Amino acid sequence: MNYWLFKSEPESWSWRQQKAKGAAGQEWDGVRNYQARNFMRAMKVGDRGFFYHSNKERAVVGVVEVAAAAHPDSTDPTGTWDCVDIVAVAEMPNPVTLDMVKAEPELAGMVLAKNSRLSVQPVAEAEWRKVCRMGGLEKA
DNA sequence: GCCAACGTTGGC
DNA sequence: GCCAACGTTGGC
Repeated sequence: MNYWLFKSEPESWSWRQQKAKGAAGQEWDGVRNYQARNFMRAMKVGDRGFFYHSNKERAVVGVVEVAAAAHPDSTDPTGTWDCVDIVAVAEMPNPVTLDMVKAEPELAGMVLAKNSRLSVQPVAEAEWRKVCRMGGLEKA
């Protein structure tokens, strides 16, 4: 199983909205970046991901699961872009902020800390476990 | 609100 | 194929 991070501006799509979707899942559409697209193409059903709020909040707020592998983005008429479907599976008891990530030496290698502009990113297993622990999730 | 970082576009 | 110009993202 692989781990990922999905970044969203809460103003356009928030964790609250994702949770409200429940098991119905949500197309992670609107991504227009080749690197991000390629990561989504590499995802498998059952992979886990962090749900990160960018801009004002800047924190990992929840955990999601990939519910459908990459398929054409229904909002893209050109057929260039793909997306996966995700469902909310757990909420961080304590959101892990970007500041916390940057202050933690074990997380110095996280893409989140190094490349702030990439909206879909891979997360190493050790990083995954560390962030879960910091957020108050024993396992996710 | 500003600006740095990054990706994309288009002229040559 | 290079690179300057431009647009966008997101942290500060």
